[in-house]
Amino acid sequence: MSHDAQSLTRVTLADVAARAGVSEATASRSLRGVSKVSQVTRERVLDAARDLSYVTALQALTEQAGPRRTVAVIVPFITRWFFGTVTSAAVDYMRDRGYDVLLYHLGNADIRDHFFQRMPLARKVDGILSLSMPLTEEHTLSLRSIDMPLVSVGSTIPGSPSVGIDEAAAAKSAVSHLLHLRHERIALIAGTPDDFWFDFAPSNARQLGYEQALGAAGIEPDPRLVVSGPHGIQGGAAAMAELLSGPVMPTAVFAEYDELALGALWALRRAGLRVPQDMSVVSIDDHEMAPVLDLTTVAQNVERQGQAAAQMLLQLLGAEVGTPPQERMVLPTNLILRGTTAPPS
Amino acid sequence: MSHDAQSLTRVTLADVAARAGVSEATASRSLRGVSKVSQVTRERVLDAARDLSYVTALQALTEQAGPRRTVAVIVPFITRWFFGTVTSAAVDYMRDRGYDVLLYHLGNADIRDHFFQRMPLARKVDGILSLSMPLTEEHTLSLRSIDMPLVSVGSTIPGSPSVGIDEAAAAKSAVSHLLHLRHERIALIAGTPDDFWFDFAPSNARQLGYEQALGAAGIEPDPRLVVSGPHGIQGGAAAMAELLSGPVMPTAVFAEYDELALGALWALRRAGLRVPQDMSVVSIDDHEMAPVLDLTTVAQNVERQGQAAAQMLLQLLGAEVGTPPQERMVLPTNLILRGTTAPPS
DNA sequence: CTGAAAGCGCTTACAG
DNA sequence: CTGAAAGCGCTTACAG
Repeated sequence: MSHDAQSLTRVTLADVAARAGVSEATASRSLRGVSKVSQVTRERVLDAARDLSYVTALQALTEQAGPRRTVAVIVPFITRWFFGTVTSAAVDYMRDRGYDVLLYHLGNADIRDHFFQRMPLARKVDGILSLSMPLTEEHTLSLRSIDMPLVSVGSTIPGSPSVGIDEAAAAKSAVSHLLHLRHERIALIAGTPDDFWFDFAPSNARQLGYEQALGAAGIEPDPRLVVSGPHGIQGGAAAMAELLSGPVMPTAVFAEYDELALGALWALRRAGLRVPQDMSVVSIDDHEMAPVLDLTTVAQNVERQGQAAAQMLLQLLGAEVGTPPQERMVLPTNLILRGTTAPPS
Repeated sequence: MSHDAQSLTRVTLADVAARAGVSEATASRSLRGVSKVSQVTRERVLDAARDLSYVTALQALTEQAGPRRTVAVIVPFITRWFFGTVTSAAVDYMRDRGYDVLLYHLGNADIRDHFFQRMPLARKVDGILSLSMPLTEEHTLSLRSIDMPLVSVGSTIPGSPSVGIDEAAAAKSAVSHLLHLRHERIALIAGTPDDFWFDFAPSNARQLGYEQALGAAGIEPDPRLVVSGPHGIQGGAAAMAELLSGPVMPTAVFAEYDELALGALWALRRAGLRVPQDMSVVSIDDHEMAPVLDLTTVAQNVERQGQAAAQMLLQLLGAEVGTPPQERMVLPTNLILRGTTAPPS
């Protein structure tokens, strides 16, 4: 097709002028809108330019020039402890090495869909840091299609390096602790998969770890002991309340992450139950409030994850020496024994 | 001076070539570094270009073009509740209106000094949102000198609109509540002015409100009842511990903000004191954890402050209809009575 | 309002 | 390795 030959070379002002049937001078004036051009002529030129998808040489060069030392950080929230901490660490790492950060705060599924459909990152950034984003298949494809250096925390994106913990192992170590204390009716409090967290990989892995730990101890997971609530402290409280009014009373609870556990502790106190005498509680994170409420938890180093991801991205960009891992960098976790767990009474 | 006449017109490639004593072609090749030029010639050209501070036409136009719908958000932390919440709200507001956000996370005095000395915002953003930044005189001057639309939350920058609460009044309402309950020995827990919070205006205003409320009730502020700890939950705990081992035992405590109060509650529990029977606690914020720990507090709407500031900035940029206030927009606060306050026993 | 022509600030074969 | 010259993709007085 003749259009193809044309599209190989750049579309120039002369092309637009020819198509509109005017001189280059008039075309230039119409496009720039500076001096007087008749309304009809201008529109003919504008139409021609649109048809040929004309961009000025300057625009082309500007776009080609691209960003100078800027990366995109995409993150679903910054107000939850894990997300704020990992974002803060990654952003500081970038800043200290002279990189600017464009923050994309993509809190729900609609916003994410819209973002990944448009992918407005093309010429704005040198690379992308995805911080614990719940990504659908389509989102991942869209991310990979722009073919830009990419590193993620939490979720894994095929072909890109990532950092995280072994989610299933962390969950297992929390539940094993309860099993060692001789608990048998161990409940799971999860965050409800919703608009925000649809199919969030770490969540699934932690639930799997819970089931595996029980299975290894010869305990059949009881679906009546698995509840979920909206994410956050209030959600943890709601889930705990559901357990307390349920058909089977557990002696211990494993919450998917600390904020759910904090909510559970709240609900237990309101119900007049003592922790750990009447109920043990354990989770994952080591949130800032965990020592305050004396919560036993599996600690992860979130700052370290943010820094490692930022470093890996700078390595991909050639701004820092070293080669990032091909696949996943797994950081250790460790169980911190505090006052919310004890043998069942 | 002859240099002046020269600096009025743009410096062109021909100027650089002339100064280096080579042809335009050679000058072009040296600057672009594409084809072969002798080492000495290239350096002569590079020197000439530097002397004349030559920028290519493209660079000039690119810089002139400036940012497209991008604002800078500067904030000291995002991991503390107030800051994360206000940042999140402002960033979402901007995103929903098609604006990108460059996040500058400036956590300590050195980093801030460095940032404001360089002020790397010139051609990158259309406007600046300063979210509860502790700013020195120099920082403020630097911000104003680049003459860019600017809105702040918390602190006030002369000549720019700002949003916030009446800090002194909020503190007064918290302390008055304790006075109404007939407390007389009311302690103040403040955050220590440090590297991070040197001369932080809201902090000063809250302490003033505390003194004014006591004064209005005819109570002389007792310096032995005023303590401070590092910012955050741990700091609040340390300050409470200091009070408990001090020369005068208070019957109630006003903490400058909720995270300090949460720490104080922690310290009280560890000391075996009951709240509110042995000690009342009140503060300002209505942090997510406040209902969980049943903390009486003066609530402020932080999301609203972030949104209002973002809206005002877009109005200054002409991207949204309406005229921002000349000076400060003051949002209301309200005392939320919960379980940490009661009459002294 | 419009075009022919000169000009601008580069870049790039071509020739040496 | 370098320069003279042609060329590129515009923009802008000038003339009508």
